[in-house]
Amino acid sequence: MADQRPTFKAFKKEALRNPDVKAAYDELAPAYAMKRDMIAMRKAKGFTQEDMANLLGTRKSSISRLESVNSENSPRLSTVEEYARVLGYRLKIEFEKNKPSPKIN
Amino acid sequence: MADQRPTFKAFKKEALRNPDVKAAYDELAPAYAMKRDMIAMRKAKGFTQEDMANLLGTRKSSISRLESVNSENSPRLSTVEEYARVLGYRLKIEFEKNKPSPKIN
DNA sequence: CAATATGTTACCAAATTTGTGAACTTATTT
DNA sequence: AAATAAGTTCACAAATTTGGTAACATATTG
Repeated sequence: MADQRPTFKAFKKEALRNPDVKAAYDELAPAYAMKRDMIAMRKAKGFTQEDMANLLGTRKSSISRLESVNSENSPRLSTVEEYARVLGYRLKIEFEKNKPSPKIN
Repeated sequence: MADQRPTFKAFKKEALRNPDVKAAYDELAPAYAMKRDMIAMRKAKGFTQEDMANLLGTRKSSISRLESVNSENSPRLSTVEEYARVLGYRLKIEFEKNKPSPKIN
């Protein structure tokens, strides 16, 4: 993938000019980022999904679903909190003001 | 409440020396802070719970429950996201490494 | 390549959250 | 003080998430 990095960035930038694409992206981006972080934290400890399942008293299939970006589930806050807790992290929830969308007219 | 502010701070500090109290506090503090922020954002716009209910297609009783610190519910991530969205905010979820508890021995 | 470990997906049951109306309490306005 | 607005709580139904098993897919190891 190394060779096409600039191409992909350009593609992404161009795609995001489409308001529908932008809306969908903004909606999903936070969840994507969160799951990316969760997986990174787990791997940093050398844990498998099954390790997490044991720590949390559940099954690896649940962990897979929780980490899956494709899953159409929106997990409970407490589910994410506990996942983080067994890895030695605590959840910090913040609210960021939206950037005002520049007027087109 | 003005007069007893220092007293309350001292009380809180003392209470948190109890490990059980501390554990309960750490577990609830993030949710408390989040709800406090949500209410503050809503009021900053001059919205009532019923206004929020209308914006979100639900009823004021649901909003009350969502904002309630007493509620034993852990809401879905998407519920908090949408609440924030109609107020012009987006959710930012971070994971903070726990401070290592100082060894007692 | 074979064997094993890890991760994914589908399905159903169980648990929990959310929608809703109603009765109630508390705060604000007239 | 009375009237209205705002917020709370309860109970139940509806919707969604989570637990669990199994079969499959993909990666890693021997």
